[in-house]
Amino acid sequence: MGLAVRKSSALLAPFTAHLSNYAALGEEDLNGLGWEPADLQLHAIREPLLSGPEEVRLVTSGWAGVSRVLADGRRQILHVAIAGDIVNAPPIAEGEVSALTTARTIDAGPLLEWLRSQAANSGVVRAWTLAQAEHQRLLYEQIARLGAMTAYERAASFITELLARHQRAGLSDGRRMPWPATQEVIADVLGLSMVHVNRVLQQLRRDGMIETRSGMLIVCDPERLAAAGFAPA
Amino acid sequence: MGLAVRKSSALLAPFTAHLSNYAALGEEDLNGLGWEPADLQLHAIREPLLSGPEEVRLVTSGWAGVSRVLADGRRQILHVAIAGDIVNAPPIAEGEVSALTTARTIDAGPLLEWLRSQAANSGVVRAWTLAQAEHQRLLYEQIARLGAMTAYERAASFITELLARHQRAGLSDGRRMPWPATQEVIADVLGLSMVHVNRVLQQLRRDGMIETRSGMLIVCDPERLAAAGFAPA
DNA sequence: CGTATAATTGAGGGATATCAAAACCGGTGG
DNA sequence: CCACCGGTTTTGATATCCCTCAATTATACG
Repeated sequence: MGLAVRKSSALLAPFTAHLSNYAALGEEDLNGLGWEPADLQLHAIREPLLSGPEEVRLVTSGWAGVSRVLADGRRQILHVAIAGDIVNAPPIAEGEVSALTTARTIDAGPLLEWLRSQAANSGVVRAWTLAQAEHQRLLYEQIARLGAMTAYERAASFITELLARHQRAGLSDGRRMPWPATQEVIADVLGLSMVHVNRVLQQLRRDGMIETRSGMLIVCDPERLAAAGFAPA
Repeated sequence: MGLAVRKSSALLAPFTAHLSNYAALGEEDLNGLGWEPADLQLHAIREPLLSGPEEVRLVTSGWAGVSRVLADGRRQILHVAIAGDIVNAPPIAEGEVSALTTARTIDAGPLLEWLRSQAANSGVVRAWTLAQAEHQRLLYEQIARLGAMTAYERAASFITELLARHQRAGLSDGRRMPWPATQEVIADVLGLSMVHVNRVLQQLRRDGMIETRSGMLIVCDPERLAAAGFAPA
């Protein structure tokens, strides 16, 4: 059992780390989460993540995305899910959930089941509720980005947000984070063309804001990047 | 009591009509809603709608808006609330809830209180849950509009959405609806300049899609407008 | 009527898209 | 070890959608 538990913890670590930002998780909470991850899957890029409308999955590595594809092929990525995030079928017609990079997921059904069985005032449940509110905040933020910001500001804002999220999930020290996506994905997130994303990222590099190396992105000056992306203090 | 009840019903009608789209409301549900509207307020345009973070209000006429205002004054309206919608403080920094037109609201605290006291499997509660999901769908849709559509498509999409929402609230026959907003408001919703909104609306009129007269908007050909805005069938 | 607000029009510029090609890069087989 | 290969990044040139600025007309309201 020792090995199994250790493996399970590793897969769940981003999820529990994320939740622990919103409320203190009690001893019993953490024990409850020592559940055996089921149905570990490896998804190729662009592969649909969910096979049924009821399925829920927890991302353990890579990026998953909720997107809307218009009739003529234009794709808008509505939300990016990173390790520790749970994805489900969005309530939107013509919406789809797919792997934005090669990604790993596990079945989150039992996890949600267990969450629903917990007392409403327990630490995990309060944390989960706040995490939901945070998810809604991300959607609002995405609207503000696309509607009111320039390309440069959108990129700065998005990178700042992802950095904070990775840090909350215990996957960043506040300066470095995994960066598995192609510029085409970033383009579909930010509502820009691939070519323009390339130019904007170059500009951010020239401005000494970021560096990218071997699947990682380094934010040289988090403060300045946040300011460029209108991140509230 | 007769008068009071009649008055209350009128104010609550859009709300109950909206909910009844998602689940059949039982006899007891409707009785429960026969509650006396409190604290009816008239808001001038641009006036903040909420005085505290805990306040929740039900819009009974006009438009309310959740917006994010950037440091340099740019405003993005994240969500438009019409009659029958409940608004609360968004979980977003630098977010604000204000009247987009002159608007009337009542205190929705007692209403939500009452909702929470109802059985989880009752009609109203199921309807309310689905209404929440629908709200999230609207946010997704707004992201797709701003990120992937042209100005013309954004306008078509937004008008189509508002028409459907007014119809669900019992405030439209499927072709006509209240249209209280200035073009500046539309601009801040669609992420466009006021001037360009004007030109796009003119184009929609020239194309025989819409007409605007005395505070009402008439959609001449709902099908064609929906298609222009990529509304799923 | 006169005044303020909103809608409309025109001219010109800028941000971003599109198109096309070239350089790069990690893997794979000869 | 090298040549190739598909996918990704980068670059250049041109087009276009939409913005900004500024002025004019329409509309509502006292």
